[in-house]
Amino acid sequence: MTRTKKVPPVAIRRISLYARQLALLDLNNITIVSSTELAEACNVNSAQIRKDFAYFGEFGIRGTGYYVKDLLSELRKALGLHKQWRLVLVGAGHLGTALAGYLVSLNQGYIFVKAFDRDPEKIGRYMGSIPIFSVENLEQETKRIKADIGIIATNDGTAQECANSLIRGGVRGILNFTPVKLKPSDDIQIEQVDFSIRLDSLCYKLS
Amino acid sequence: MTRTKKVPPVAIRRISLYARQLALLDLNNITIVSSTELAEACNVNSAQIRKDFAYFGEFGIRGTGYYVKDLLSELRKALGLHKQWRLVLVGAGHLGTALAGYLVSLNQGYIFVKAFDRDPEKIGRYMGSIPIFSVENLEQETKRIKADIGIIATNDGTAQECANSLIRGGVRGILNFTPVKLKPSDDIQIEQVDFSIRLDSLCYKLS
DNA sequence: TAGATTGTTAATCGATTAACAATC
DNA sequence: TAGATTGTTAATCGATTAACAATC
Repeated sequence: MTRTKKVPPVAIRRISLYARQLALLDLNNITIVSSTELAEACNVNSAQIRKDFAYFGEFGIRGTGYYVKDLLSELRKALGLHKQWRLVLVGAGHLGTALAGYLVSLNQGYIFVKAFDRDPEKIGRYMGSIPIFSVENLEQETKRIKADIGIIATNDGTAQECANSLIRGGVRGILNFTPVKLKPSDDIQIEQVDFSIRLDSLCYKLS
Repeated sequence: MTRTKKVPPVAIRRISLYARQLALLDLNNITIVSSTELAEACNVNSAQIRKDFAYFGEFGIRGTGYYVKDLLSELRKALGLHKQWRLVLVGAGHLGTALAGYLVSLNQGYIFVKAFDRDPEKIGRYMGSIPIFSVENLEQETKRIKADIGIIATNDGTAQECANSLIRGGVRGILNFTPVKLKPSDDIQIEQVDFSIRLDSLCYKLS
């Protein structure tokens, strides 16, 4: 993937959204879609869609539109989803269970290799097919299984310690579902998902 | 709250972030903070913080900074969090349980009044102190308890139907945790929280 | 007063979108 | 060719931030 211009983060998020809509269209055996139709489905401007695509190449046919399957495959490649990503889950509670279930069900390149928890009751058990280990072994196990990404879904305020272990264990990215703001670290990409901010925003709009 | 200029949605999200950091400072008995210090803690530019505040008023003391308690209270008022918000939860699975637990623990103005599920096993039970009802009664119960906001955390693809019931039941806002894109509706505010987009973004950055 | 930090302006930077030539 | 839709440009719009007067 050669990228000439820098792609804005918001464009990346939209491309992920387009990809999911395309997967839906494909499921319904729709073979061709125009930027206008896709824009409608995604609630965005059609010019924006075409511009977002243009960061990565020319995928359409003038006068016709886009082949759904081809476009989906190109966008997934653009996002790096053509590879398999090895994930570890830190925190095997309700949130972690929900996340793992959902992300695996997407059937994208995501595989959860191991889960970690501090609760002795859970250690040694499985969540679905994912074995649960002690969070004390997070660093060494992360290293051993060569995990790419760590997902933090703990609720005990230890997110920063978990992140440190993950980073020492060699992950290159962290998806953090706790409200703890992680210290930025060189060469480690961190994404923060924050529920309460979204609920607060909603309240603001209703006020 | 008189607002002269339109406040950009990104500013609102940051203000929610500031509020949470301030709550943390307050917990640590820190009474005064400067925009530079808060900026450091939130990973944003200090001028941006001051500009964000300016949408709502003048909360600081030149030469000194901001009183943590006062500022927090002002920001919470700006967001509309000084009122109590009555929430209903649709989907009492792992995700719903995690969300409800977390949002209640924040101890902001959020109260979960009722939860709904389609699973007969769950109906009639409680999640913590929140009673679980049949999703068939979603509309009427929402109406009866005068819920302000519905949180959708189902995983059976019925998000749009749930949203319809919520809207007919009189909620004014919906926080949607499913990947289903809800049809926009007049006078109803919808916020979409999308996990997989964030994970996809992370993969892109690692590629 | 001297030092510090706010509130605000103006400049910069970046993202969105209308419009249209290119082309299937 | 006629009709349609892409890819791209240029204009618009909005958000970020440096700089500094105001002021505690």
